[in-house]
Order: sequence, then C-alpha cells, then structure tokens
Amino acid sequence: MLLERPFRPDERLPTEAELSRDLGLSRQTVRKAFSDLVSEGLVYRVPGRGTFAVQGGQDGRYLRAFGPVDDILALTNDSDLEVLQPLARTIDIEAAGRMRQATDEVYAGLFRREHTAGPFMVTRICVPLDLGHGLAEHDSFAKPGVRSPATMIEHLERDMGISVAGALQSITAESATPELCKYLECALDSPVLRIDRLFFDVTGRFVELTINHFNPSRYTYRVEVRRRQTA
Amino acid sequence: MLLERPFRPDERLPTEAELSRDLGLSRQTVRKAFSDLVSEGLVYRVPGRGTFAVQGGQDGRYLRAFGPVDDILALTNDSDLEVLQPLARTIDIEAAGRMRQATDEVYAGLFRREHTAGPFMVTRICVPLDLGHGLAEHDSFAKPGVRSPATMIEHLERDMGISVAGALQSITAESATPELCKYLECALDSPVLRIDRLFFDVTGRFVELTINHFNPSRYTYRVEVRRRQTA
DNA sequence: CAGTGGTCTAGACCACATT
DNA sequence: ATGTGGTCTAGACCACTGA
Repeated sequence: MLLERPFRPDERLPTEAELSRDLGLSRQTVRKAFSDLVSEGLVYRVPGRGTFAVQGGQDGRYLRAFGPVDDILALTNDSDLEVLQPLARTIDIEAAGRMRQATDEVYAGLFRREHTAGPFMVTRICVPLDLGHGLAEHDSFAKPGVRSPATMIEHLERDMGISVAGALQSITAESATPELCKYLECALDSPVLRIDRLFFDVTGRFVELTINHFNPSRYTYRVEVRRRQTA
Repeated sequence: MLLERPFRPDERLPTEAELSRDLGLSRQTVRKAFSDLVSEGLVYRVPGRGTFAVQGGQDGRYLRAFGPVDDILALTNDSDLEVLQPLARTIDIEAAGRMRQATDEVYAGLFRREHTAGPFMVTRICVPLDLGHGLAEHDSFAKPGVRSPATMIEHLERDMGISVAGALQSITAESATPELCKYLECALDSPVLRIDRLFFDVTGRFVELTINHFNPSRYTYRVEVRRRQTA
C-alpha cells in the first residue's frame, strides 16, 4: 500500500529516509514495510546501495513458499555428483527460452547423484552462456566420470558472485525412458518423479535450469510448507 | 541463542517484558528475536495470552518452506470436490499413526477433484476422530456423488475453530492402480504423481492427512521456493 | 565524504486475554 | 485491573557503498 506500483525491474526505490520524511512516518515503520516487501519477494535491498524492485513475471500462478534454498538441495548432503555428459556449449532452444535468454545457446550437461544406496537422480543442468564460461573449466562439471560433492548453486554463489534467491519448481510424474533406466537403475516405463527447477537471483534474473528425474524407490521429495506468519 | 531449549510443547515462554528486563535488552530487540522464532516455526504467539513452544517432532529432515497454506490448495480454485466414498469412521492404523493418534480409528473418505478438463486428482482424506464427528454431517463430505467447491481445510478453520499452520508434504511417483485409472481416466500402470500432506495447526497438532494422486497430463504441481530473506 | 541499510534503545498507545 | 502481544515514534551507532 505504501508504494505505488509500477516500478521497473531493478529500478531503485525511494530510501527509508525519503519515505519516512515524505510520508510522515517513523523510519522503523518504513523499515517494517520494506521488510514485508522483501519477504514477499517484491524487492531486494543492498546495504549501502539501496532498495530495488525485483524483475517481474512472477505470474501469480505459482505458490509462493519461503524457505532456505539451500535445503532444496538437501539431497546434496551425503550425495555425490557424477558427470555423465560434461557441461558444454549447446543449442537448446527450450532451455534458453525458459531462462529468457536472447540466444538459443546455453551451457548444458548431464549429471547423476548417488547415495550410498545407489544412484537416485539424473539431472540435466543448463546455465546461461555468460555464466557457463567460468563453470565449464571445473573438473566437477567438465570431466566425464568425475564424482564430487559439488553443487552448481554453490559455484554460482561462491565463484560467480551470484546470490540465488529462489526457484520456480514444476513437479510431475513420467515414465522412465531407456536412458533414464540405465542411469537410475529402474525398470523401463516405471514411474519416475520429475522436478524442473528454474533458479533466479535476487534481481530476478534466471541463472540456472535443472531438469531432474528421480528414482522414486530411492528418493522422496519432502517439503514442509508453512502459512506465512505475520507475527 | 536467546532462549535455552528445551521447552515442552505448548509450554509458555517468558514474556517480552521479562526477557527484556532479565537480559537487559530493549523490548524491540526481544520482539525481533521472537519474530524470527515465529518465522522458523518454533513458537507461536497469541495476543493477550503469551508465547508458546510448538510441538516438536519436526525432525529436520524436511525442507522448511514458508508460504500461504491456502495456496497449497491452489488447485482448489476453479475445481470441485466430488464424494466417491463418504467420510466415515474407519480403522486405519497407518493414518492414525501418522497423525500421532492414540487410537487406530480415524474418519476417512475418498474424493476426487475435477477441472473443466476433467478429473485430475483423487484424494483420500483422514482426520482425527474428534474433528471428524462434526465434519461427517456436511453433505460436501458425506453424500456420495455430491460435488461442491469444498475444502477440508476451510471447514476445519471456519467451523472447528482450528488454525492450520502448515503441512508436511511427501512427493513421489507411482504407477496407476486399476482404481486410480478408473477415477483419473488414465491408462493402467501409467505414472501418477503422489503427494501426501500432513497438516498441523499452530500448536503443532496434526489435524488432517491427505493422500493425493494426480493425473500428470492434467496437473503439474508448481511451487516457488524462496530463500529466507532476513532483511 | 555523505548516503545507504542493519541494529539497537526507550518510550508510547492500542486491542485483547485473563483475573 | 492487569498483563499480553501488536504497532508506532524518535533517536542513536554501525558497516558498507559510492563518488
């Protein structure tokens, strides 16, 4: 209510001091309002720089859940990533489109995650060209057969200076293709869980697309969803 | 850090005034700390009464996501619930156990949700005995064949005075059984999406268990997950 | 250097619960 | 009447950013 939309993506919003002065409210009240906007994912704030509008397109068809993105990758704990097809520059119109890229090219590769109990997930990972350049040199993503506890998100955050803010997930069920059977050690046409994740950073830019297939006998996706508590 | 665990479920915690005095902090600082605990789902607060510990058992294996529970039921929009098997008192050891009931009995029924495009979901709904008594009289749940835009959550909240706080979800893929094929209009052994939801109220008590099977060609589960922003 | 957001203190008034 | 959490004001200091 406080701020009149619309703001263009990445547009800088008025500062706390300005709003406090112009609206005749205390700074703490303005801060509370901004804090709520951040919680709703409408703006992001950078200490020393200001407050900015998030890129739009969150078309409301999605449930908005708030939680540690790190935990989405909870499967990462105690699991290794194995390179099946190294990350390489590829033409992938669909992936490029879903990440809203201007080109048809992305960096893409095929990977597998395994537990002690065996492989439970095959993932195709796609990243935009500019981010892929730096990543394609890591053995963890580029060397066929290499196993490591790597996570693409970690590399994006640590080495590329990106702050991943969240992901859009689409979850469905599919039949196992011959390729999936081979990698997941399941029967042909048996049901597999498919989860697509489109990651975005704090500015709303899409930074990674993963298409994940899970062997349901070795993995169940568990999520706790909580009603937004305004307390 | 502020408060030393453990607190028993529903145990009353010190008030803001007490902590502020005893710890030598301002009340606003204590409030901020409580606010964070609420966000993490560790306590709940009731105006005029106090602050209470949430029932334990959240064993940490779950991703904690924060979002409007109402939206979990987003599928509820523009969809009707059809009674396949009315809500009735039944012995269901597994359901009773998952809801941590003392007995082996629950109220359970089978329902179906349909779009204009046709049925897309079959759901088995289980509620504890004490809650079921009041619900089994609603036509929306008790009369075979009845279709209505009902939601069990709505009834729990509006008529039973329960505040649903969230749900534990387990998501996996299964093969369609003959019964599911009939109801979901899909092929035998085709993949279906299964989502189990265990709902709890603000005190941490489990109030409903639903076992949902989706026809993946008519429904995809979409969720936006965001990293918890402490801003 | 001035401006930004992040944190903290201190005090006020309110609606609501309990006694 | 008392005590609870919810909200607001007013002012302070800090770390960090950018010019």
